[in-house]
Amino acid sequence: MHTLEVDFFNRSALDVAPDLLGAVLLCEGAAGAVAVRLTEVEAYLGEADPASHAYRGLTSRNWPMFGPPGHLYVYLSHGVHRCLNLVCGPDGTASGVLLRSGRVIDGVELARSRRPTAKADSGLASGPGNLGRVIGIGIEHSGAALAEHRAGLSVSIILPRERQASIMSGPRVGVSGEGGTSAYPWRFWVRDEPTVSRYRADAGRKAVAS
DNA sequence: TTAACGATTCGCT
DNA sequence: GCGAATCGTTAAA
Repeated sequence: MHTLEVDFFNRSALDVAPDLLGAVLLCEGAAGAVAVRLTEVEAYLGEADPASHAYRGLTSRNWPMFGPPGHLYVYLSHGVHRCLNLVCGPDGTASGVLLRSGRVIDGVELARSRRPTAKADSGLASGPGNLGRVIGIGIEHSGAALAEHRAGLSVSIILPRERQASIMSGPRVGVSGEGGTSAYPWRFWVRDEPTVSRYRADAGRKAVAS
């Protein structure tokens, strides 16, 4: 990992999240490489954020979030879906950005083989569980650094030159309780991108240009 | 040791 | 649009 990337992630997740849109996630493994251009992300602010996994402090699952920026935090949702976060902020704080969706721009064939039920290519990496699946990530990669080779896979990122046009923001998805569903507009996505997840439709969701 | 709950997905209506 | 599947993680007993 380069110092440029460490600096990029050593900020508030709220600043990092929109800047990540347009970045390319490059995942290289024995089976081949898959590249995904990010189109949808969510910020989680750690111990101060009721919706964050880090809200109740350090556990055996969320420990990477408390570590240095630019590392991976992978968790299992509903026991099966592997979701990838990029840790933000200085070592000791627990914020991060959940990578929710992206467009597969390289390695489409490999991605399709990992998602045989996907219909359109735009849906290959739509939704955090699906994104984790097409890049072949697993729980064993939680805690690894960007560009670190681990368990036959390395995940690196190519940062965008400039901020994407047409960034939208709105409530986070699937989070409940106080600070949950509609409390904060900490979900960011690229407008008019078909790869952005729909999750129970966008009904009633307020979108704001960002 | 046990019970409850998801930072979700997919299929069916 | 709705509801079930599904199992690791967490917190409580």
